[in-house]
Amino acid sequence: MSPKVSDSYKEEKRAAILEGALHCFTEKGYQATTVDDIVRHLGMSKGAIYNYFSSKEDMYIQMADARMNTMVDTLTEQFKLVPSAAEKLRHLFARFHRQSLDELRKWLTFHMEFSIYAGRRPDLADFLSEYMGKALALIQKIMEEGKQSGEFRSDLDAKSASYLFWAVRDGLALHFMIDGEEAEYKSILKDMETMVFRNIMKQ
Amino acid sequence: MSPKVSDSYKEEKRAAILEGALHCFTEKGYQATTVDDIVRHLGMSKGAIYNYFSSKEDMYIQMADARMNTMVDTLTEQFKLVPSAAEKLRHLFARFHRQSLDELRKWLTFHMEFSIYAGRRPDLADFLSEYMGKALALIQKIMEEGKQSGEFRSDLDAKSASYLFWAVRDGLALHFMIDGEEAEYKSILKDMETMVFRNIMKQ
Amino acid sequence: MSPKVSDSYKEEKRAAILEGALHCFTEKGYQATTVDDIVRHLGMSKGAIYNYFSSKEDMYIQMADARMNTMVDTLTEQFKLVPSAAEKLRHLFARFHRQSLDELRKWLTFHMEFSIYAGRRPDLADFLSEYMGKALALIQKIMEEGKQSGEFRSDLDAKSASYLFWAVRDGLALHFMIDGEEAEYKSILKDMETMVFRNIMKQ
Amino acid sequence: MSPKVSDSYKEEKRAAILEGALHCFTEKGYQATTVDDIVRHLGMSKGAIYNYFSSKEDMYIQMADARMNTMVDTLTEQFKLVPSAAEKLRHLFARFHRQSLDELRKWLTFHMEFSIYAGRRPDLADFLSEYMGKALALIQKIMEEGKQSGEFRSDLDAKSASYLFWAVRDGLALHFMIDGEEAEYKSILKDMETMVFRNIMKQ
DNA sequence: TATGAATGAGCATTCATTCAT
DNA sequence: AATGAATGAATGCTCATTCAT
Repeated sequence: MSPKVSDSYKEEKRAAILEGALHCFTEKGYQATTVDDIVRHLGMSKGAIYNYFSSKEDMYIQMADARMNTMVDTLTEQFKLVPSAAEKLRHLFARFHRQSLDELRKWLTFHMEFSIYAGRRPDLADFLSEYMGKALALIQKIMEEGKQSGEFRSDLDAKSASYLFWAVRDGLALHFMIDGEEAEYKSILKDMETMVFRNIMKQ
Repeated sequence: MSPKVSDSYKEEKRAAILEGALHCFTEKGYQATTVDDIVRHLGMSKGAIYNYFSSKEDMYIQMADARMNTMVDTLTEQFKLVPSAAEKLRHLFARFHRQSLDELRKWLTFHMEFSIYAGRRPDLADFLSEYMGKALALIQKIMEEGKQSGEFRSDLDAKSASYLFWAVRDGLALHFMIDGEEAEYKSILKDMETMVFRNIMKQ
Repeated sequence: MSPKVSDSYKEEKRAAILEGALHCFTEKGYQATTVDDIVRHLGMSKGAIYNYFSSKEDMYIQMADARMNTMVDTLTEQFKLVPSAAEKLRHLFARFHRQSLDELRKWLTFHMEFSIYAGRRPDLADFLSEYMGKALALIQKIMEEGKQSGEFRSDLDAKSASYLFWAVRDGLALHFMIDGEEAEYKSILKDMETMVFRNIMKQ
Repeated sequence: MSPKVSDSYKEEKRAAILEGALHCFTEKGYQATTVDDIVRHLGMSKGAIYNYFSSKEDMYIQMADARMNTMVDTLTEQFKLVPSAAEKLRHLFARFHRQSLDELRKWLTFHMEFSIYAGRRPDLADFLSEYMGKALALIQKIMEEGKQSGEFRSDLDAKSASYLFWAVRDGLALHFMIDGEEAEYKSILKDMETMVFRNIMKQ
């Protein structure tokens, strides 16, 4: 298997490596994961990885980039199909509800670890800021849409509300990161939804 | 032959080491900090550290333990002096306001990194859970106090509200971890306070 | 089924590879040059090279062999056209003069590096000795010719003089290998010529 | 063996490491020598070396620096004791005669390899140039002294003659680097001395 | 108790060579 | 004959921990 391999083959391999690396990074953390761990998990040779990525860090960054963009893009796409602002937020909460605590933990652990890592490297910080800005803008737009349509309070500060929206969601995940049961998490998530809507809806 | 003096000396030294290590861990992260970094920062010999701590990890854990307990104990102490439940929460928000974004970032970075680290070690996870339980209980008690005194909604779920309280606070910090300006942070913190109170107060 | 065409094609390709490899070896040195460097420089695939050479070392040796033999053969050829011994030496010095310092540096660097390399491998050492013997014999023959014709001192030790001839030439190049200007080099080359002739001519 | 070790101990250790490394570099060449080779030869742990040198290259450079300076300094010192210019040169040739071909080969191999290496790194090239300049100046001074005292030809170009002096010496070593017998080498060295003096002495 | 040189397993990365296509 | 992805041993360097002094 080797000469003039198709682009799609390479793309699949790239994706497979990222997936394997993600598994390891999630399990042990970025720094504690050795390239050997990844290679062993993938059942592939060490050198092969370097045909696709220039370094362990490169894998990490590209992985973070892909995950973040996918998330924002998916939401953006889905929101197009939902008419009202309130519905969009409900849709988002529904999504949160469908995601298992386990999945959430993995996502958040990865995301937090990467944030800490990026926070210490000015170049990566920019890239992370950009992503967070996008996620914020996504909600902010909904908030403004809701104000205009009269669904939300007219004196709502859209930006602030967006921050609070993500804050409350990520903060909740943070508190369930170590332990806590699925049922309890889901229950509080429901209350969180109530609180958020109480905060933005008219009256 | 002067155990008391010697003991206090040891205790001071221990604290000094922890402080120096905290500085380094905050700056570069736990894994990226070498014992040499700490030693260089402290102007002390490498071997000396091992007279006070059994390993780098030991320093990390004891440091986390001390920081967390101090935080909970301080709040517990302060709350004793504040009469009403709502006042207690206001007091807490005032504290948040006084803390600079920079300090908050350092604290959160350390805390998050430790949480991730501990989350991967069952033994440490217990210890972290215990701390988070204490922090939660601290607020939960206030929530219940407020319900009893009639300050807060009678149908408030105290536990859930406590989770949301911390979630919203930590989540906000999380979103300002990488960048964002002090003024904006403080403004959103104010809105957060409004949202929280809107959620728990009668009507 | 057209062996002749195919053979010449192969020969050309072989030569092209050697030329590309020479460029890289000269630029970065043998050990520091990777097969990828060569391949990149040539715009050819890695596997292809191994159809013409069995290893990186094989390329190196064949290259050295070719260069050295070419040099000796060329000189041998040219000397046939020059009648007297002294003229032959003058001809050689003229050649040295025409060669730019830059070219000389490249040649010497390659040659020296190969000598060091070969010096550590008994099998290659033999091959290198043989070449050096040929270069020496070339001059030695001239020296003897000059003695017989009466151009040179009759008590001249032909072999010793040949050694000195090459020594002085290579040594000079060695000293200009790192830096030094073309003009100065050429001037000293002139003095070198004077010294050499002063040493071998009658009186 | 470890705490507050004396400076002289450290210096000895440093020297021992350099000596061991020199042995390996001479045997196998700089690039082909692995840190493990050095460590094995020294019977010491790998990490220890990095307490004294920051990298394999650092060892190489410091070694070259020390060797070159020692050589120049020693000669400078010795020349002070010799009255006339011609005597100084004779002294130098006597030194050459005393040095065995084997020693010379080792020295030259090391020196040439380092020159090639340094020639490709602008920063090192400066350092090498400086050394070669010193060696040149050493002889140049003698040449001028000899002209002034009337020992040498008054129309001698001191600088050029110095270049030729070293050229002829290093070139000769170069030609005996691979093979050749001690006796022959010594004989040609004698002829070289004759040639050099014939070139610089009056008449 | 303090010191800091020594240890050596461990790590990310490189690279000559192979071989399926 | 050509391709280039795959291989995996090898390499320079790091670093938590130890221990003789």
